[in-house]
Amino acid sequence: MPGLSIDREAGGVPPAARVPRATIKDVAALAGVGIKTVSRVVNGEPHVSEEKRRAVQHAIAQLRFRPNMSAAGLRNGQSEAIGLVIADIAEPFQSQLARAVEEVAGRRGWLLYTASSSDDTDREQRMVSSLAARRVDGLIIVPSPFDHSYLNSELDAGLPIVAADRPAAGVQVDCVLSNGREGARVGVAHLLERGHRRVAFVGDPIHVYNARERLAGYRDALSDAGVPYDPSLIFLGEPTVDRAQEALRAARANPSPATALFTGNSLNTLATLRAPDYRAHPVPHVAFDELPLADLLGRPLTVVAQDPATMGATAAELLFDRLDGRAGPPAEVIVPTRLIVRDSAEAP
Amino acid sequence: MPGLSIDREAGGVPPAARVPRATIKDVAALAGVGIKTVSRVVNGEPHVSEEKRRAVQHAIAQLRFRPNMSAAGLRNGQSEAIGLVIADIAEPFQSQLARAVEEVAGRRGWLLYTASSSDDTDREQRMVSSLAARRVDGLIIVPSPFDHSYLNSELDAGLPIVAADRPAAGVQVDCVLSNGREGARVGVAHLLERGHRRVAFVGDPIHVYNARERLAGYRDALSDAGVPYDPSLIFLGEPTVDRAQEALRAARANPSPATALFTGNSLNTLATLRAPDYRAHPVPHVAFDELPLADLLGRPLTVVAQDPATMGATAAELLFDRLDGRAGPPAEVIVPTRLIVRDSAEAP
DNA sequence: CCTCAGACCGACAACGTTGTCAGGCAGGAG
DNA sequence: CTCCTGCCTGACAACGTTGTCGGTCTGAGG
Repeated sequence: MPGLSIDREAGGVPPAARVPRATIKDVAALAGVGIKTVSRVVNGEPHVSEEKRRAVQHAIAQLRFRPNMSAAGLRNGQSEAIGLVIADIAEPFQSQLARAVEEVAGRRGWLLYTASSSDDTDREQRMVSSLAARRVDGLIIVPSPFDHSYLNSELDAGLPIVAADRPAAGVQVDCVLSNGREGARVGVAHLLERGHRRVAFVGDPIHVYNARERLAGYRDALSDAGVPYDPSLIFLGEPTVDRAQEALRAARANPSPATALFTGNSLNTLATLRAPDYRAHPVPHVAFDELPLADLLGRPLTVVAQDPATMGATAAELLFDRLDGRAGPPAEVIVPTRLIVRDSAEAP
Repeated sequence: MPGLSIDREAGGVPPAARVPRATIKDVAALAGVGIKTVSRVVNGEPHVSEEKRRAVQHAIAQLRFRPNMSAAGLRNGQSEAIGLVIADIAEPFQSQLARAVEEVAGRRGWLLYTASSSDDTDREQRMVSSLAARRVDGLIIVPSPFDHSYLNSELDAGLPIVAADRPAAGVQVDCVLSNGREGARVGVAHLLERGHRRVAFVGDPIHVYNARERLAGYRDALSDAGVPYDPSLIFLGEPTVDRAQEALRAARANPSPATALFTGNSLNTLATLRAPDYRAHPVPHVAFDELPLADLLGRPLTVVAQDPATMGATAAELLFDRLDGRAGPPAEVIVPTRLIVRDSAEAP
């Protein structure tokens, strides 16, 4: 193409900078002022004449100057970013929570780091460490079900931390939780009210805080109704289809079979819904955790819904309160759950 | 509780640091070496005697020293973090994509900023700007359906950018896309093969790239099968239940009514599934985008599934390739879609 | 003995910004 | 007239790290 030459397209995307970023010095030089004056203009500080302000703004635009917050942060000790460490950003509950955190941070013009730990302690610690190395101003964490006393050194260094969804063991931090015990109680009571006396419980392993809480709620409902607790109807473990299938089968094979089912969290609910026995022998069912399409299932699912958006927003607000100077003992906020009645709890 | 006093619990969480973070200088002083030696140990550089190395490591542990990457980044010009700007992290497709990006970044020990733009250009630009101010080393963006030439100045400054899910208009960047046209063609062909000649299309507004592509695929299928294209069966707009309901009604009221339905993306599919007319008059249906519980719906849904995890991982790899020095023109990677056959395309 | 290579080590500058501070200047009071 | 006050302004140090560079020390080789 002789005679024609378009710059950007000629060599493709550059491996390195073609136009190095302008600094405050370049701006100052172009505007004919001192660097401090540029700083003042950038940060909207007073005591700059209108004339110089305009000159600086013009130079900023011309050079496409973008202040380096990393340098500013180094100088004044804050990054205007917070970190969110969760188990898995791809999981609907947690991604909704993340969205709410992001929203609150964004209103301040702050940015959010997200990191998924897969509920693995080592990964979690590496990520917290990595976040701390970037000097985030605060941390929201959905703690893995293990000891968290390692967070104490961060706390001592002045890093505010908020735990969300589960409490963090071994460390005193602000905390936002769902009312899982009460939610489970209401959900199970819903079945009991329909005359059931044998309700199977399928949930996470007992070392998971939320599993314990929800099982406690299950027992509350039972004892409220004067129904004896029978451990042979309780099935706790990893949320796989095989395990769910096994649980369903055992509940049915029981000398006094289960006539209803309560699943303790979304993953176990999903596993259960996919177990062959579930389709073959549908039984009245209430699930903990809302599912995206729960209303559209073959048998619309009655659920105890949490409110991840409120939890995320609350966690972020607790964090920002600390950053704004709130002192005092760790706060604990309990977000209520809500029973959403659909069809699945009724007898077929 | 007289006579008892536990330190950390006495005053609650501190508003500011109690123990200021140790710096490389503190470590050097304690270990009795120069700061450069500490730096060498921290970064695993050679030419440090075993003796001093041990002394430094001991001091680091004792002071809980954590290098300040913000300062390091200022000095050597990289942040070891990348930014991800998407429409909404709470949306399943995008959160899965985000998870994959995070995974790839994590393997390098890098961190990820995530920011949701809500497909609003202003917000998107503010977030990109904010990310650039933090000097992220790279950017992955799910571009809002508007002009993106504003990204050119970032590109010029040496910031590698990768577009995911949709191309970015007005700027030359690496890009990862689904094969939406072909996917839609296959999905519609699946209906055509079952004898349908009147297939309604419910999708996003035409200014959305993916809507255009998928509509093109729809037309491809039609023309492959020798079926004439009829605009009166095409319904494009915002994905609300009301609009879906209206579309369904119009498709049925057509002089030659639609006998099958293709929905062009998850939000429109959801809206359609919830439209009263859908339940009242179920019609063979194929949807673009997998839904979390599609297999468990009353009528399990046949879908054209994208692969968000592969897209995210690919985008991240393209980005890291650029960071590792790949030059050359913008790459475009097309990730295939997959038809998942369930029941919904069959006549009742 | 001297020379030289190479390992080891630390002083110092630099990265880009903001806080501190002191100087200049205008205008009002005395 | 001088003095003071209060606004503007920029020089400079500092934030915590890494690259550069020159110095010391050890051991081998001549």
